[in-house]
This record gives sequence, C-alpha cells and structure tokens, in this order.
Amino acid sequence: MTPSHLPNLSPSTAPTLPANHPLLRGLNPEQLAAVTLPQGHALILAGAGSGKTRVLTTRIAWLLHTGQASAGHIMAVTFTNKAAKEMQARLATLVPFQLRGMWMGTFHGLCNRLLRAHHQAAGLAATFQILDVQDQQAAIKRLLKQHNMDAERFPPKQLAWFFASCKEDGLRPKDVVATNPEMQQKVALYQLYEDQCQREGVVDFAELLRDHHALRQHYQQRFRYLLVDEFQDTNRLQYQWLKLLAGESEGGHIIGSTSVLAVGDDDQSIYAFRGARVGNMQDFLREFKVQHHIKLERNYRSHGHILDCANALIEHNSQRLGKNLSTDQGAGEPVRIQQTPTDLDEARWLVEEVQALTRQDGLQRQEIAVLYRSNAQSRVIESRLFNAGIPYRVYGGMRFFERAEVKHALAYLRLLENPQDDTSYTRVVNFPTRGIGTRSLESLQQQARQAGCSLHNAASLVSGAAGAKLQGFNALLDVMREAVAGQSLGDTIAHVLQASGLEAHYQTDKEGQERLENLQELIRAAESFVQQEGFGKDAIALPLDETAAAVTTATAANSATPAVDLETGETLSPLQAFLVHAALEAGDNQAQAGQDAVQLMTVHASKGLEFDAVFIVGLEEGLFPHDNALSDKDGLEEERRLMYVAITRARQRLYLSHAHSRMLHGRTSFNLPSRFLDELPPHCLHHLLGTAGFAKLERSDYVRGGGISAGAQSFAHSLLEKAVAAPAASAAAGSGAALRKGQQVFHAKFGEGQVLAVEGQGADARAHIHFVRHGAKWLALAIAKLTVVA
DNA sequence: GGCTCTTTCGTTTTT
DNA sequence: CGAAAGAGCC
Repeated sequence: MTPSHLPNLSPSTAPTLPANHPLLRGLNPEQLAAVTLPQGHALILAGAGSGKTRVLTTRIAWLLHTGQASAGHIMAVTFTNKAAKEMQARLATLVPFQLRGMWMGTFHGLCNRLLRAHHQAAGLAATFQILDVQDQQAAIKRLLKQHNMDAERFPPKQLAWFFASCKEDGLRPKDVVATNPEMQQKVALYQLYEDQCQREGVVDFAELLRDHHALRQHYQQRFRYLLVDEFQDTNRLQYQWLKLLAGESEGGHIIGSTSVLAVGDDDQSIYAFRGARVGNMQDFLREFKVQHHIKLERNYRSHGHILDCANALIEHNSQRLGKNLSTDQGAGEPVRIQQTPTDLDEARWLVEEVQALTRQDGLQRQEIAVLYRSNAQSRVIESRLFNAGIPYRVYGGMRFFERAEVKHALAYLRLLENPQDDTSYTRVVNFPTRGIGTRSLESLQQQARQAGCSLHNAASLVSGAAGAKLQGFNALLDVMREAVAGQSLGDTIAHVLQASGLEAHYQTDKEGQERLENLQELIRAAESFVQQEGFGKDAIALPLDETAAAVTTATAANSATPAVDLETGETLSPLQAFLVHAALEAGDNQAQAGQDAVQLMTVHASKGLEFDAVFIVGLEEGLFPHDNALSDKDGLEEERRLMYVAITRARQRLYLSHAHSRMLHGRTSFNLPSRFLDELPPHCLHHLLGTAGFAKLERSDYVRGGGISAGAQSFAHSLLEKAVAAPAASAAAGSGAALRKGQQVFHAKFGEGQVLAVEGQGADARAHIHFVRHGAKWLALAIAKLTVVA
C-alpha cells in the first residue's frame, strides 16, 4: 500500500500532530477530520462560508508538517487565478518552508506548464501562444473566409463551441463521425482549424486541456496529493485530466497511489452553461471509490435568518447531495423585502437604504454589495448612485488584457516572437493604418493559402505596391526585433509602442488618452511581472523528482536545449513568459478603483465573496429566475442555486427587492415577484412596504409563460397610478397617521426624504425622516409641512 | 480609409 | 433602450 518512493516515511511513523498544535487549533471537528485525513481519495462537501479555503490550506500545511509529503508531491488546482493566489498567500502564513516545488494554480495555468515542458511530446511549437476567445473567433472567421465558407451558415461562435466540445471528448477531426453533409463540412473545418493553429503556433483554451498522451505516462505518479477546489465547477475535460493525473484507470476505477481531495459544493454549482458538470461529484465518488466523505455545514459567515432562508430555498431542489448550514451567531436581523412600482423606484429606494446603512449604521461602502442577475440591470442603479454622489464600483466588463489597445500592443509583441502568428498579423498589419487595405490583405491571404504558408511569409509573393507595403511591414517587425534585442521587457514594450506607431496614433485620437494610459499601464504591468517572477536573479532550477527527470531526459534527448524548468518556465524569455501570462490571466477589469465604494456585480461574479450587507435586486419571474431557464427543470434548479449563492454572500443584512414594472429591451415589462421569494420562510422576513405603498399585482393578473396580457397590463397601470396617488391624497388631508415607513416625502426646506419611522398619535405624532441632502431628522407632523411623493 | 447610418440583438463567464 | 457590428457612402 505504501508506495516505495514515499520519502523517509516508515509505515510505523504515524503522521500526526498534537491536537493543540497551532496549525490545528480552532478547527471544528469536521474541519479537523478533513485536514488530517489519511491517504485515499476524499470528497469534502463544503457549504458556503464553512472555512473551505482554510481547510484546503491547512491540509497542505499538515501534509508538509507531518512529513508525509514534500512540496514537490503536492498539486493544488483552482479555477481562478485569484483563488490560486489567495491559497498561496494563506499557505505562506502557515508553512515556514520553501514551497517552490509545489504546483498550485488554475487548471489552465498548470496545463500550460505541463505543455511547455513537454511541447515536443505534445506536438506543439516550442513557444506556442494561447488564443483567447476573441482571437479564436477571429481565427475561425479568417478560416471561413479563406475557404469561401458562408459565415451565416457556420457562425464562428458555434464552430468554436463545436471544436471545443470535440476536444472535450478527446476527439480529433479524424475521430469525429459525420453522418450528414453539414457535419462533414464542420469536421472538415475542424481539421482546417487544427492545421491553421499548428502552422501558426497557437493553441486555444480547450487544446490546453486536451488529453495529450505523452503526459499520461509521465505525470500520473509524480503528484502524491492532488487537491481540487470548487470541484462542482469542473467540466468533463477537467475531470478527465484529473483522472489522468491521479493514475491508471482499470476496470473503471482509479488505482493510482495519488490521493485526490476534492472540495466543492453542489448547491453552488452555477456554471453548467459553460460546461461545468455537477455530476462529476457523483462520478468521483464512484470512480475513485471515495472512502472519506466529509460535510462542512458549520457556517461562520451569516446570521441565522439569512441561513434559514438559504437552507429553505435550496430545499426546493431535488438533485442534491444534501447539506444544511447552521450557525451559532444567532438569528440576527430579519431579511428585508421591498417591492417597488418600477425599476427606477427600486434604484431610488436602494440608494436611500445605502445612505442609511453608511450614515446611520456605520457600514463601510465596500461592505455593501448590490447583486443582480444580468449586467443590464446595473445601469439604472449606477445612474441613481451617481446622482446621489455615492462612490461605486462595477465588476465585470472589459478586462485589462482584453482591451483593444492592449491587444494591439500584445499582437506586435507576439509577432516579434513569432511572425507566423497570423491572428496577430492580421490584427496589426494595418493598425495604425499603413495603406494596406482589404484588397491587399485578400491577395495576401490568397497567396498564403496557395503557398501553404503564413501571411508573413507570403508577403514577398504579393506583387505591386501592395506587396511592397506588406514587405515594408515585415521589415518594420524585423527592425523592431533587432532594436529591442537585449533590452528589458519594459523598454521593449515602450519601444514597440513607439516604433509601431501605436503611441502616435492614440496621441492624435480624440479618445486616445485613456488608451494611452492603459498602454503605460501595460509597461508597468510587464515590469512588475518581471520582478515578481524574478527572472535572472531567482530562477534557480528546481531539482525535479525522478519521474519528472525521466520525462526531461526522454523529451529533451538529442536536443541542445535544456529542459524547461517547470517552476519558472526558464527557457521562456521574459517576453515569452509575459505573453503567456497575458493570455492566462485576463487581469483586473478595473485598475485600483476607489476602496470606499459600493460593490455592484452579477450574482455569478459574487461567488466566493462576502459582505456585511447585500442587496439582491430584480427578483422577478423572467429575470431571476431568468426566462431562458424556466423551460427545463435543470435550468430552474441552477437559477435556484444562483439565488442560494446570492443569499449566502450576506453576513448581517440582506435585502431582497422586486419591481412591478421594468424597462427591458426598450419596452416596459410587468413581472411577477420571483417564485424564490415564496420559497423563503415567512418568519425570517420583514416586508418593508407591505402592500400599502402601492398596489400589489396578483398572480392571476398575469398570463403564464407569455408575460402579461394586454388587458392585465392596463389594469396594472391603473393600479400603479392609484397606488401612487392615494397616500398623497390622504396626507394632504392633514392626517399624520397616513405617513408610513418607507414613503417618499418632500419638505419645503429639507427637500426629498424617506420616512424611516412614525411615532405617536394626533398632535404628538412625529416622524423620523431621512432626507437625501440633510440626513435623518425627527419632525413633528403637526408643524412640518410634508408632501407625500410616493 | 474612415466616417455615419442601419440593423440586430439582448443570461450568467473563467481561462 | 443602447451597444455593437456591418453596410454603404464620401
């Protein structure tokens, strides 16, 4: 059982630490069990806020502390660079040893490392570059054009998806069985695409993960402990990749000596739409004959009412491994529910509540999050926040390395490394413009296709003025390459920006200022990348273990090039390494935005984060759950998990809101409150406005499946109008009792405000009103002249 | 080659 | 409604 090459560990040495060892202190029994698991495969079902990252990092530290493993035996896989960095940072606080031999990173990052080291075995160019989604799309478009295929009939997006799913199933073009003519054409395109990638020395994301036979033999025994975070988000290919690393599969079972620790939460699986397969968890249990199955259900994040809501909601899902979160923090405040006539009112209310939270409850703005189902919802909220002068930060959108100007710069850099990269070539051959128009490019592509070579090499085949210009561009690249030889990466980029004309182009561009700043930021990013990676000074080659050393000898035989140092990618130049970095790490979408800002993001983007106060807005049928998910049960259950994720982001306060009408796709739509609201336990909830502030639409007012009928629409309109008018009328009659909490009022001196509370009767009646400009004030209703606005 | 008008489309997204 | 991409015009 004990593998022979386990270092210096006799079976009699029980791998333990005293229970009061600092490393283990403060762990609850389940966490402790997970951290100190013996060898063998394990599944940790880790609920939201249950200390998952702590368990993972402590587990690694424990393995090292007890001498069961050295850093080189451990691989830890995450989904995002952010998660990998966080784990690395936390581990560094737990372990005094050098961790350089440990493999910790994203699936793609680790695959990249493997493929760099064994590019020959994998049949890849030595300095292959990675295509991002944009590049891939562009490459496919180019391919279609080159072969006179109709882009209408074969949408590049769909083709990309087709190629990826083939790769996911381990199918090369020759393996795909085409039963109809259309399929035959798609397969032919798949082959052409592969040829094109091969010729250009590029690799797409799916290719990065492909089952490369060469790796199978060499790597399955190197890693003795394999830890996987967010296991519920793995797709088929990633799961296969894990199986490959874990060891031989015999009779459907994994028999290697590697121990796989998978940590995940099926209730937080929200990425089915991009290929994630929760079923991998069940498959893992079966195929790996998992002996250890631990649930972490103690939640250290949220107050009781919030957790009760989360638990009750997710109970409505049928396909679950089963889990119930609990806390000893007490029930806390009720979950507040707000309904408003329109999306605009929702935003207005939200802004006032945010102001109250920061001014009265002393919450920090960055501890307040606004979560929505779709990005389009942020617009209204942003504009209200902006008008109120509240700083906010929107997550999502364009990322740094995706920006056009940055991609242009990178394209030049890639061409310095590899002129055969047609994607990059096409991107910048005429940017900034050099008089190389569509016609010139078409004839270049024609020549390249006939000669079966790259665009770069076909330039000399094009005749006339066009050919001269193309060769001029090639010469420009050559001159740049020569000029930057021996220069630092930062200087290289600076030179390229200047020599390519990019800098001059953006200097004259009217909106070029921001772009110029991004290009400067690119230089800075490159410089700090070089420093962090420690090229030159810190790149000590690591002793590879026997297995890896064997691989090295095998693949690098008869080659003058030394093996790639797996830890630093040593044979890559700083520029090459930076280009890989740019491809694998999209970068933050917003450079250091103000810290003191309300956080706006989609529910998806909020996964893994937590906040003191959370607003989940737009809880309406058709929006959340989204229309497109309503048709099938799986879709609806994923929406529910999404809601579950959203709820469990909140520590102390949770607000749920829905609007009766909302501007969507340029027209007003009327929506029922989300069914998810009905699935929450009433005793945890507090309805802020009740039904008094405005009319409530009944479910019967709506037509199922098709939104709202015309008749019901006008009915809804009249209800809403009445609702807005009614309270104002009663207030005008001078009755203070008509004031209700949550109402919008207007005061001649203080302006707009919202009623926070009403106290007393008759002449003694007072109201606590929060004014937008003057803050909260107590006013005697007999004296103050207030008008109810809504 | 670049600008403007028109059309189309509209969940969620990391690498 | 508003962004983005494509078509068409100068």
